[in-house]
Amino acid sequence: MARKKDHIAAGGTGGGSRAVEGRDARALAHALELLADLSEIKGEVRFKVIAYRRAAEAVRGMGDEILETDSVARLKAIPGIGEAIARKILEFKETGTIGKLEELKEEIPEEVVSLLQVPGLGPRRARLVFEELGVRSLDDLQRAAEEHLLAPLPGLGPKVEAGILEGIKHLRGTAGRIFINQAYEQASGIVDAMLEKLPELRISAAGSLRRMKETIGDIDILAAYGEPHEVTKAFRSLPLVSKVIMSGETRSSVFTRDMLQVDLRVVDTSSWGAALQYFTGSKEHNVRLRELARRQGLKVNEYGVFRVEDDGRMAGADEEGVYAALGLSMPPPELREDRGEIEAAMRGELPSLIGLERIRGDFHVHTRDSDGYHDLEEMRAAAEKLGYSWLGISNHAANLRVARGLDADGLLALVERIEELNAKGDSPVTLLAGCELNIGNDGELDYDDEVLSRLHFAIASVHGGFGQSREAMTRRISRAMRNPFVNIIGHPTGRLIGSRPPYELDLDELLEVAAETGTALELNAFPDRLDLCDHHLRRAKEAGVKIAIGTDAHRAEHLRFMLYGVATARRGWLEGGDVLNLLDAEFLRSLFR
DNA sequence: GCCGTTTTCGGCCCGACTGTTTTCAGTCG
Repeated sequence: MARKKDHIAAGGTGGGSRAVEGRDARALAHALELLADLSEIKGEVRFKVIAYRRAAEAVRGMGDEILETDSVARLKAIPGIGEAIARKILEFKETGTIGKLEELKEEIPEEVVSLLQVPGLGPRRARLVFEELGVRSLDDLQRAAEEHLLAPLPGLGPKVEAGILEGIKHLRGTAGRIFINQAYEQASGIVDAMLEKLPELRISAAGSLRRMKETIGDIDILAAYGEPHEVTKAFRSLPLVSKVIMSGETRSSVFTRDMLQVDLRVVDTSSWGAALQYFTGSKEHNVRLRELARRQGLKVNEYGVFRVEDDGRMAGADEEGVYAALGLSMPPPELREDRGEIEAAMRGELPSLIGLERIRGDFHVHTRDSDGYHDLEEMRAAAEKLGYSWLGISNHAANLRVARGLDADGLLALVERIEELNAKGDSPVTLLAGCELNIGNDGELDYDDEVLSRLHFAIASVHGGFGQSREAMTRRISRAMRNPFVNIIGHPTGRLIGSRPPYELDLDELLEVAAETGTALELNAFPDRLDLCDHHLRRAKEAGVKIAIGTDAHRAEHLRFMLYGVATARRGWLEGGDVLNLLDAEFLRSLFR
């Protein structure tokens, strides 16, 4: 599950380390988060801290819409936001900051929050080292530890000091969070290696990986076996383990050689379901669930569901039973973020999410004809192996020279080849002749209408001019959407997870224009994009906008990224009717016409 | 600071592990 504070802003609707200025929802969420951190370090009652964090998450989920909300009463209607925070939000809207936050910053420098990243150092110790030693930054902390100034402090000692020093070094040696596909592959490798040693082992990935978050901080693995210490022993001796962080009866944590943390828990088979539920998280989801249990006179922990009065066990062997004991249907792991899934489960209204098995094709595929590696036939053969019935070929267009974009003649020749291949009828996969057009600085496209009319469909994406103002960018993409030949907007926010923030954009207006023009928005499934992200997808669904999943494959192997696209779609609560990839080629062609 | 199938006040999730401690605090997930 969630671990220490992340030091890169890779998750959520963010995506980079853009300085938080301005008065958008991201800045507000950041301010509330900072308020939570500083309050925690100050030693405020923990419920306040929790309240600020919940409010930050609620703001993230709503997006900029929240800043259009003008009254305390309407803000209070949002779960997690009450009187006091509503006023703070209005204050932020007015002044660009929150008075209470500014006061706290006077007391405890904002920098001190960075100390919370260090494993083994939480809010209490952060405050202690700041107040006693004046430590404000990681550098300060490292110096203090090296000079053995930490050990004499009350409650600390030589081991804590050494642990903190090691924590700092680890922090500097790791890239932080990794992409979902890297974590997925690593975890599969570990599971396979464990099964090789202990074939009877019951084992599953849990945590944020099972919830398929876009980035993963550490890998959580759950196992059940008759002899727990044998499992732990086998785990610690895996070749990829470089260091054992800790190892107890039921829990072990290690670092892999590439400095990724892997946590293993071993439970009894009778507690498998409860442990899997608990260990999958998220933390926020679990807290909500336990609150709910509490109100029913029940208690949930990793061993099962129990009656408080007599400790009688109601469930625990399987995960569905845990939820059933609380009167809930089971939310799929991807929904467990406390974003309304528990309330939906109470009402029996959980969405019927799409699954990989229902995907019939991929909209966004490059071939050797522009900057891809494999040719048309090779990509089609790979699609055939995945059981697809169609494949959208979307090579780069004329104006993207660096990606060997096709000129008009090249594009038309490719359309002809595609039609010839289709006419042969020797593959179950129909190729759809598309293109990934560039949206120019004023919304203009690469080809004239006559060329565009020859395509089966077209994606249009922003590939440059990222620095435009919010208004200009919104106008530019809206104009592209109003072109009748444009069916899909590619990677709509342009973010690259961990390296490039999304460009400035009024997503709500974009969704409006998309709904009005019937333009779909892409869910680009390439693991460093996942764009739109889960929050945005949910808003798109609410706006009635259709989603087209494309892997942006540049090699045949990349078609498998559809897995992460579908996972992100599920995290965005998307159902069958929301996603164009479930339709057949014939229907799509008539839709796009 | 939030919130209501027990409540408009008085609750607010739960357990494992470690280190510094003579019984517990801090951290983590």
